[in-house]
Amino acid sequence: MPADRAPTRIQRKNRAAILEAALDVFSSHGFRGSTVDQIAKAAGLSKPNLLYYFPSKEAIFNELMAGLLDTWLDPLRALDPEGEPLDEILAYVQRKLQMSRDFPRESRLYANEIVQGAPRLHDVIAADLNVLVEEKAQLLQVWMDAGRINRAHPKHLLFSIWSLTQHYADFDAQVRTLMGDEDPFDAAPQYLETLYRRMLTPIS
Amino acid sequence: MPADRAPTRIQRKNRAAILEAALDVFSSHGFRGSTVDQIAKAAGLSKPNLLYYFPSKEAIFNELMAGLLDTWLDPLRALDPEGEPLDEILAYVQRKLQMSRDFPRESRLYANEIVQGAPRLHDVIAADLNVLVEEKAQLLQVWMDAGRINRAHPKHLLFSIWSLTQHYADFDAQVRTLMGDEDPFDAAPQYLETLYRRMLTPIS
DNA sequence: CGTGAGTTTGACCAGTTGGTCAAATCAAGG
DNA sequence: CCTTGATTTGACCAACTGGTCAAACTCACG
Repeated sequence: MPADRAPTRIQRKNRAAILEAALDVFSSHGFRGSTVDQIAKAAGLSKPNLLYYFPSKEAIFNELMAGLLDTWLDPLRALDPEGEPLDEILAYVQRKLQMSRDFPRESRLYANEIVQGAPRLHDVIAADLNVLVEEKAQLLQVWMDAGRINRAHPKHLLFSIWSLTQHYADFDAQVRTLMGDEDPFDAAPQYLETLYRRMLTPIS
Repeated sequence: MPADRAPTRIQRKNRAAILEAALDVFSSHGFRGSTVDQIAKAAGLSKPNLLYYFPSKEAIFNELMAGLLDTWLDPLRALDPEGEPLDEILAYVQRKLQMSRDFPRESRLYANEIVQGAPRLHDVIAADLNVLVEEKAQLLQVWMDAGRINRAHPKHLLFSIWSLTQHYADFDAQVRTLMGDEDPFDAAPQYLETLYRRMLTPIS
């Protein structure tokens, strides 16, 4: 285990390689389905060498998750109370969709955990996420009360955005099989834009 | 292994108990994360006894999946070309939502597999599901061309319905945490009805 | 109540897995 | 070049896992 000092060049490189490899392996086999050996090999290290940098399989997972969750919620944090409501929401949808395209492994890693009841995530969800969701749901409610977007259950609206955008990452295997040659991400932005525009444009 | 004759009373009872237990265990830990012992205990049997009824862990899983997929696609099959397009689609959405409420474990089992790249499902998806989706996507296209519902990418429309409805089962842990006391299924039907009505009602 | 098929189990096995450890190797500053 | 701390590794361990097997038990039926 590296000492408490500033990390050496090698430490930085190897820890990064391990986390990258772990993302790959964990996101495609889940926590239980992944082995330390798999991760080590993917990172180009031997198993004991990997365990020299991280004390345990779970430590790798936790560090990965902690780093992930922060960036995962950034798009929602960026929802601006001062902006034009419909534009803000549509932009949020596109940002989220973009993340599914650019970081599908992160999305699947998160999905894997939640589907299995979030045994290693309950605390974080109950704390950080809950606060953020309450805040943004209230913002949506204010916009609706002011007649600037159509009425809809604010939390269900947020759920639907997560669901629709992450679907393209989480169910990638299914989506690609059914779309054949067509790239799902060609039509998805247009489809979601239309959906939420029709859904939310105020009917005077 | 029971002989090839008609199953005895005990065989029927135990095989059913095993499949029920397996659904529970597989859906909350995934295939790799589940152990035969867990399933056996949940079914009230010893491990060797369980393996007397099924030749292997994978055999249990396969039988479970085969039985599941059929009923899973029934709601889509029921989409009636002769019906009123908007009503048909809205009814499909509600049927699918109902399944998420009544059979969340089945939904999660399926989700678990797809998220991990569907290693044990590729064939089925490529065959049965693909045919059904092509057929129904074409039906949607006909309805759109006739101006009976708004235009939208037919396959993305189907994906969105799956995504939004299954979300309540697959991400149950997250949804319930964020909804607090409120039952997600109270407002979900209304929310989805509104969403698809606004989205699809033809703008003359 | 006896008997043969159907059912159950304890003991066991080989392969895998997370993790340890002492010894070997390497890298950088003096 | 040599020392010292950082890095790497082969050998190893205990726990777990999927699966086997022969022996024991139970049940329905004549």
